[in-house]
Amino acid sequence: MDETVPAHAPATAPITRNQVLRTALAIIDADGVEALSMRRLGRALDRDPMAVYRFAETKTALLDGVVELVLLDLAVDSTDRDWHAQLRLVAHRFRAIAVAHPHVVPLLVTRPLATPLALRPHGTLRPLEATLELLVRSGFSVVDALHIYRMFFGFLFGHVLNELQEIVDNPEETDDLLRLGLHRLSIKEFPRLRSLAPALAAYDGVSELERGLDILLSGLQTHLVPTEIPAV
Amino acid sequence: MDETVPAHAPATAPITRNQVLRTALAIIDADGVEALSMRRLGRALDRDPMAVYRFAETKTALLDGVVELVLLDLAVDSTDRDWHAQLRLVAHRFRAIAVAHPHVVPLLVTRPLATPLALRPHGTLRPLEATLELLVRSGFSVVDALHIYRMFFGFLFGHVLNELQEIVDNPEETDDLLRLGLHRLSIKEFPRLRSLAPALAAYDGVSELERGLDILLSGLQTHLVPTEIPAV
DNA sequence: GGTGTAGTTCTACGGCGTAGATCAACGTAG
DNA sequence: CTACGTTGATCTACGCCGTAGAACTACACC
Repeated sequence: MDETVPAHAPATAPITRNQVLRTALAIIDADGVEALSMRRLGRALDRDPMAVYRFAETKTALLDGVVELVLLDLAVDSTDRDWHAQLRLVAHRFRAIAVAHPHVVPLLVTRPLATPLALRPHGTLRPLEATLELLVRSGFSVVDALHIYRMFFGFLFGHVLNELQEIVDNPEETDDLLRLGLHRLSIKEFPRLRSLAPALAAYDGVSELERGLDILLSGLQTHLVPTEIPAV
Repeated sequence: MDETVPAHAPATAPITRNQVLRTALAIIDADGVEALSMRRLGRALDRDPMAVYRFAETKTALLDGVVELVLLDLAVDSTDRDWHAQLRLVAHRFRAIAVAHPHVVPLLVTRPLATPLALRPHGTLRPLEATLELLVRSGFSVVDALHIYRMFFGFLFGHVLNELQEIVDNPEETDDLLRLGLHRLSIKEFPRLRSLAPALAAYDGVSELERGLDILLSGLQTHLVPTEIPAV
């Protein structure tokens, strides 16, 4: 048996799709989506850039794969009897993903725009299916379930987009107005906005999310009620 | 006087920033964001690609400019005494913008992620300031106004992202399941989703938006009330 | 006419996604 | 044991990209 490795295979150990996606994710986490290139990914994997094409037919497919990867953490338990509680859980999981991978959020919200629903990676459709199932089991019609799903995920997308915009400009400065760079805005044009410096600086994602969920879920309660008694 | 134009200035007429942005928008509308390149924009303007840099310091600044341009259509009347009605109006305007320029939506929702609030183009901050003003005039505290603003625009972002995902795969086919390509999905894995073919095919953005507004605004009503009597 | 200046255009660099050619390794057949 | 076909990895090359910096033009003013 020959222990020498083929000279042309730099790192030798065979590679899996998951490693490729994880490495891509790491690059995105570190430097943003636009920093991810096939060449850089190849370098990070110690492989020829072209080798990546074995695992992703194209660059956009690679991006879809990354989205699929992070969505693996978004479990939805469709057997939960308390759909309010389950949706709250899902919301917090989704937020956690967004906070853990802020640079992936643009992909998360925009990749679906480029691909018709039915052609999307299965991993991204699974939360949808599971949520529908959850709601149907809770007594909603499938169509109502779809409406709730839409409102819910629409709200979630909106929330994480909002939250990730709250960026601290200059963490060394103690004055909120200065720290956020708001002093650049003319007082004539943006008086309200400037007066909000302390509130902007004190942004708390979790409680903001909770507040939104309260409003959304109570609103749903009054506008949509389960049509059947859920099976026990 | 010499009527001949300088040989090196292909189209001669001086150009404005607005024309540049409009042309960029046209390219994006036609072929998507990734189709917009400085070279192509230069070609469309009959100018050297480098000429564009007079109006936008960099490509991303150009994109921000395009966002600013489309947001010009998002008027917010902060003197409206009925804030519910005004927000409904704004929501419909925003949706109209998104539907008119679907390819701009990714920019609309993701550009703010890349720029701290205070450094954003003024045109994109104006709706924010005006909405705050509207709510404050309606008797809310500035901080509550901020919360409402966030919920409202979060909801709006989520809604348009949802709506634009509803793409008809194959408009010639009459069967919903086939038209949406849903038949590719295994019945075992995605039974609920498949059963929704007719509902998906019948998506109606306006009524979906209305429904969401009903829920959101009534939810706000019960969770946040104006602290002062609005001045009449 | 000469000179400064502001605006425009040219050239070039390093990087990109990926098609197609090339090449190495190995299972199988003779 | 050799020859070959096949499969996957690697190389090369093409046409694009954003934009820095050099080169050039045209005009205002002296």
